[in-house]
Amino acid sequence: MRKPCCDKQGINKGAWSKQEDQKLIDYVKEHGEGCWRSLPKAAGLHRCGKSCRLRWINYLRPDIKRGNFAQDEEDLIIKLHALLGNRWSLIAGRLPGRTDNEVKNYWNSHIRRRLINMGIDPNNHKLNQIPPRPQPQCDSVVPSGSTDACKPKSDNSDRVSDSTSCLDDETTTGSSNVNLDLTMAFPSPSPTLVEENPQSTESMMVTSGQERESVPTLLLFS
DNA sequence: AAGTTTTCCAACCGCGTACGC
DNA sequence: GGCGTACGCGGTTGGAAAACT
Repeated sequence: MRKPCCDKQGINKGAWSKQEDQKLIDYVKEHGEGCWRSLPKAAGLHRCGKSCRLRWINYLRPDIKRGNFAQDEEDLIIKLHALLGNRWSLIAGRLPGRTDNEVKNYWNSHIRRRLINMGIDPNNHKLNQIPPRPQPQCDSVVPSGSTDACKPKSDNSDRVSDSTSCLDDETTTGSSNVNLDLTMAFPSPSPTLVEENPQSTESMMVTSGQERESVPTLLLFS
């Protein structure tokens, strides 16, 4: 049996207070990220290191982008999910300012349901043979953040070919700064393989110039 | 207005893996 | 190579807020 990451005695759980947040921010600003195990004691926090790490990564980090997902971010999530599956950290790595937790939550609460309503299996991104119960008022793509607004749409007959129908739509807007180019390249000589092994490709470069920690080698041709 | 249900998201839990000894 | 520890990840849960009846 694995030892718990921290003893449960005297350890706070649940929502973080403003004071706790500030302590964590101050500590990380001064000492940088890392050493999560020893951080709580050093920072004067009654939390386990794991909890501190999560709070920092998912909420307190200064570069976190909060708020609704843009349409092209959502498109990108769908495409990446089709490629990578539930590897949220990898997907989030392609969405600047988004965390894996946020992407995962957004997938589960918005995108997944919408795909199902569109008759697309969210697991394999293929059209189901027999679409689920028709919900004609809600299956259209609505802007992010308004998922629950089932506004009637005048003509939504071609639900599969709209912008979120993932794999079919390779030509995306590019109107924002989200990089939708999924082509990844090696820093040197022309790669030709397509593989998916994050462990072995730790230092791969991404064509966008973004430096992301661990990205599987993906070569996609649109 | 009050009670109930649903939605959403922050946080927790447990497992796999990297790393140091 | 084996073992223990710490970190990172994905799945799941709990509760607040919003929507509905």
